[in-house]
Amino acid sequence: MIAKVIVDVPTSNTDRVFDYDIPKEWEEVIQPGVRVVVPFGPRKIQGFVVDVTNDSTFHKTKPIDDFLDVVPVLTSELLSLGEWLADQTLCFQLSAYQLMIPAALRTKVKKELCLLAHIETLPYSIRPHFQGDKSPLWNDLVKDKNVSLKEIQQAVKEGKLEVRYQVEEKGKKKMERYVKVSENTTCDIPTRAVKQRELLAYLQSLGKPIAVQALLQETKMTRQTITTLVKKGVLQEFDKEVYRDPLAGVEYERTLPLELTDQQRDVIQPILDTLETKSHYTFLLHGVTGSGKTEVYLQSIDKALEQKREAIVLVPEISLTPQMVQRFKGRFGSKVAVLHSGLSMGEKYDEWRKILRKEVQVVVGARSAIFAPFTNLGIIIIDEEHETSYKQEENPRYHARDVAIFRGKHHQCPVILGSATPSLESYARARKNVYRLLPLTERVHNRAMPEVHVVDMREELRSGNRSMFSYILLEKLKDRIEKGEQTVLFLNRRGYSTFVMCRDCGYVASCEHCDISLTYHRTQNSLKCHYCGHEEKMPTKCDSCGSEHIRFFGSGTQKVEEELTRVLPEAKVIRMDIDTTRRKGSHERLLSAFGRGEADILLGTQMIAKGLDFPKITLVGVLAADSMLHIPDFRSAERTFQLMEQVSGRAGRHDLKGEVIIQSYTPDHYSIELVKSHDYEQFFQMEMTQRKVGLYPPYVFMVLITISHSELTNVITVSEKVVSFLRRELFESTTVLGPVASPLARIKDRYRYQCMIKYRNEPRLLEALREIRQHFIREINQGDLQISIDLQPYLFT
DNA sequence: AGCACGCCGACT
DNA sequence: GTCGGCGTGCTC
Repeated sequence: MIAKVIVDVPTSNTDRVFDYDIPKEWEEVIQPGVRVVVPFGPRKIQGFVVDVTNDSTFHKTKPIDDFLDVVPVLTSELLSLGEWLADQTLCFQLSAYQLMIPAALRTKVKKELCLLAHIETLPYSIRPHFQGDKSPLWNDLVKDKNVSLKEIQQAVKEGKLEVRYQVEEKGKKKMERYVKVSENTTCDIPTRAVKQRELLAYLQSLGKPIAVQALLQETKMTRQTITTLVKKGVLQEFDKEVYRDPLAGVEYERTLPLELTDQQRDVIQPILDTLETKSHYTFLLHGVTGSGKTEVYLQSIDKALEQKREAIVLVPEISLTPQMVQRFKGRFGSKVAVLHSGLSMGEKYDEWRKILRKEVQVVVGARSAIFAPFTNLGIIIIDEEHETSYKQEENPRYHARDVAIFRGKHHQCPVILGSATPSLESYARARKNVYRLLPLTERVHNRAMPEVHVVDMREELRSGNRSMFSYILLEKLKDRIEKGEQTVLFLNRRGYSTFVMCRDCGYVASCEHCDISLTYHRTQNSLKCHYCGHEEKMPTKCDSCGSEHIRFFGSGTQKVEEELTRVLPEAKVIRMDIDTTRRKGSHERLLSAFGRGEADILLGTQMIAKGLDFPKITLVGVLAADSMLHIPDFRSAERTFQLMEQVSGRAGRHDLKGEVIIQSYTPDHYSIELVKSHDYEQFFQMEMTQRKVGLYPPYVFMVLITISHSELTNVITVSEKVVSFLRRELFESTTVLGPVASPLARIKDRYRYQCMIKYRNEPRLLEALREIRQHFIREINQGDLQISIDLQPYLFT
């Protein structure tokens, strides 16, 4: 039998299957989806078996060296999904498969040198490395300058040393020491050994093995007592695999399905029907904030579980908070696995194995959870469908929504895209009946949508208010503090200020490796580059003219916090941004403190815009609504509207009525204006007109090609070649823009140029893009050239 | 990715 | 003459 293997060598000329003989005795184990170790040239590497056949067209097949899994880590569905993904995103098939398994399973093959002859026969210089009983690693030897490679090679040739390849798995299963009473306890314990008798009696009454740790804690005995009993053969110790439990000790209150509103009943019916008939549809659940989308999800999942099918729920990383997890754990208890970036590598591995072993039926997770190895999927839900974090911004540049639909078709199950502010792409598809639109227009319990005031900050300035809080916002803040109600203040910018400028000559401190201004960080009193990590001390004088009049411009959360304590000294403020939530669990701690009413104001960035649901929040303030509107991105208006709606949705979700103050310098812009009436439909119409005029998605599809090199002239010549090739190859109806310098024209001392393709129908596109890569393959391999190709990009830097 | 093969310059 | 530079190409 022959195994078709995708080898672990991420290059374009090895991005295909290689054939290997399956040794007779392994024919049962080696099946598609199993990882194997294979000889590849002179070395041993890892690979994924993607297929098993009877014969090969290749004549010199070598046998598989070893296998890493007894049970496949990739299902046949995931194998074909990987193929599709590699094709669609122009990535290596290998990269697609690695995406689907937890990082803990991404093994490295290490090269070791084993001593075969007597140590005295080796040259002096390399002897010290072979003194212990551990074989030294090749890489460590090479790094050591005292060791000559020549001598090692010589020793290998003479048969004194041997090179061996060791596969090292990063993820270890966690083991715990257990004890149990031996089957036939004939040995009697002396009457005087009270402790031992007590312990044995306890274990016998327990009737099952127990973890040594737990036993010691419960009985207050000493380790010695157990060891003695084990020696006597009365007890047996053994290792048992345990799951790391990231949520250990957290109790979830069970919740029952809620009574649905008429609207909820209307939208859930088509989903239940689709489940019933085991067919595939993509639904766009467009529900205003607070309309009870989650309850629709929960009851749909319930139906899938009833059918003995499984469910995947995707949630943006940022809103994958304990509150969110609580809602799913509360309804489905131990049937739920949670996957997000906050877990350690080992914890992720454990959650993933629960899925593989069918110990859970529901997965709640961020983007990559879409690859959960379920085999009988019943429903896929993508909450906050419009979130850009569902698109991976590095290779493979996939969109979770596309993967969801692929899997939905494969399993013949519904895919639900839910949002209060759908992406224009999805809403346009829903209107064209590619997706089925399910509208939820009212909040549950007939709660009113929050009232929104837009404050013209230019006016404020004219009337002499130079602070970052408008009069009305300040007034309402005071009012809430008096009434003991809570406020959420939103600012889309962390840190202290955005950039540092000299007031005399206008010089802006910028990174020496990237074309971007540095950001001031107050705690370290330093300037940092957010792209390459470069950091320098905050200058006291202007680098350009020597003036001491250096000032900060723009304000981040840190600065607002300072300002707040100045104007409202009585207010208790909790600040939430990447800087205050970096430590594990701090996110949760800050939120629950706010939930308990330990602060009047929650001040934060993006991360507080979603999922936050506390009854006492009656005021939401947006400090600078336009901060997103002026970035040069065709989606900036869409993002502004989405964010404003999302943030407004935090107010008045319970009995108390909510109010929203939006501060803006462009209050008449439709993306801000329309938040007042919460009119998505109107916004959609306005924005679609803009997209049509500017020829942007959803009217066209886009591809962004970024070319980078350390030499500017090379970048320009390659970019020009790329553009003229594309113009020649593609339809005339297709627009090829560029080449132009990227918005970020230099990162880490590499110059960057880009070109953009806008098309409607272009069957030759993928092929043409592949040809570009192939054409410059030499420059890419041996050096410095990089060509990144992003289909349907969300990021234009 | 590695590793070998192979074709040119500067040395014991 | 050979040692070693790294460009080129292959790995079932």
